[in-house]
Amino acid sequence: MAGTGHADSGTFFESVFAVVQLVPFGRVTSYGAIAAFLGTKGSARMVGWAMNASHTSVTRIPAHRVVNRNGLLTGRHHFGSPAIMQQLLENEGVEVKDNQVVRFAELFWDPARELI
DNA sequence: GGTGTGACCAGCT
DNA sequence: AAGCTGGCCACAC
Repeated sequence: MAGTGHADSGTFFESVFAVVQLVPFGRVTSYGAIAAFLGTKGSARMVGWAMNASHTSVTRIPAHRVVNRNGLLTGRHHFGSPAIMQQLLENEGVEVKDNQVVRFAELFWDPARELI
C-alpha cells in the first residue's frame, strides 16, 4: 500500500504483467490486444506505460514479446540498448527484420483468443 | 488536487 | 497517399 515505490501497488500493472508472463515462448502479442483483454480497449498506451514499469517489478517481464499492432519493436529503446529486444526475440526463434517481427500474424498470440 | 506524460490506436485532413 | 491530431486511462510530481 501507500505506493511509495512498489510498482505492484497497482492492479492494472499486475494484470498487464500477468498477461505478458503468460505469453508462450517464441510468441508475441500487441499492446492493444492486452488492453482489450483487460477491458481497457483504447488504453493501449497504458499497457506500454505498464511495461515501462515492468523493470520495476520484481518479476521478470518478457516485454520483448510485446510489440505494437504492426509488429514493430517500438519499445526496443527502453531495454537499455535498442538491440536487446531484437536479440531476445531472435533468441526465441522469432525472426526480426527492420525492427519488425517477421510473420507477426502467425506468431501473434492473442490472450482473448487463445488464453481463454 | 490538478497537470503532464506515455513502448498506442484509429480516424480525419 | 501520407502525416498528424485526438482520445483513452493510469501513474508521477
